[in-house]
Amino acid sequence: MPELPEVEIQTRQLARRLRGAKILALELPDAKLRLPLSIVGRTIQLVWRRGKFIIFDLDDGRHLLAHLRMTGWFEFDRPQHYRAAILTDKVAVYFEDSRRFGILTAVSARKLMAVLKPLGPEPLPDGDLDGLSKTTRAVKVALLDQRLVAGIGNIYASESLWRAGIHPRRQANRLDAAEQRRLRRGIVTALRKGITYGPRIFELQRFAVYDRAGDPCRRCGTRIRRIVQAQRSTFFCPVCQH
DNA sequence: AACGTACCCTGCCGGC
DNA sequence: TGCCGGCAGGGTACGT
Repeated sequence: MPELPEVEIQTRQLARRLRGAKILALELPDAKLRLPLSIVGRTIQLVWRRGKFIIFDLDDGRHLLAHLRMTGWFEFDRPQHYRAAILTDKVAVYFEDSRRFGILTAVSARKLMAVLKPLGPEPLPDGDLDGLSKTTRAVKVALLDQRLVAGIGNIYASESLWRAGIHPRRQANRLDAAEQRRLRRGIVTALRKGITYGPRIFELQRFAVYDRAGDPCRRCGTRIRRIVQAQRSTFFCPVCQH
């Protein structure tokens, strides 16, 4: 499920429980996911987020690097199925990931840098959108490009544009200053709301437009439309967004 | 640079 | 009830 808000929540949970924890053992039931045994005995010093990546700093200079992709999630109670388990002197962490697109791996500091380097700026607390002004692509598609701004995914791209009143097919580099300002605010508000609600936002149906095709716009009542851009669904209000 | 397609996997949902 | 196609919040590789 995860976009920036969900990854942020996971990171906070992991940081709270794993900071200072010493890895005692690993379980690796999925052969597709590999972690070296040499991380056993290492202590996790910090857990932090960059874009949609979660990084665990180890006390030997290496890092665990995780990306949840579509279905990845860390659990602290042992689930039915999991791809990996990290058992520590504080708590056990299970990496659940039904579609198995997710990533959990150990990397050197150098490799970590290489992975994070292409990422654009963080949209929170009030990240800049300068990258968007450099592309002619549709603004919705540009928002999904992690090199331009890091952490926004398919849901929050639609949500942010609705808040900003900007049509998803607008060319990214042709937004005027006022529109850029509204978009920045729209992104910040949408992401903050996601963090506040947590993953419950899906069950609580708190999205303004995402997955609401045919339902009334919460601002003007017009039916929300669904279109496809770059092979992915976009939702927007044809009246509120220009 | 910007598009399109295929692919990586599994689970769920609606229609028949 | 059971099967089947389509779809899903992520990203990469490739060709045009």
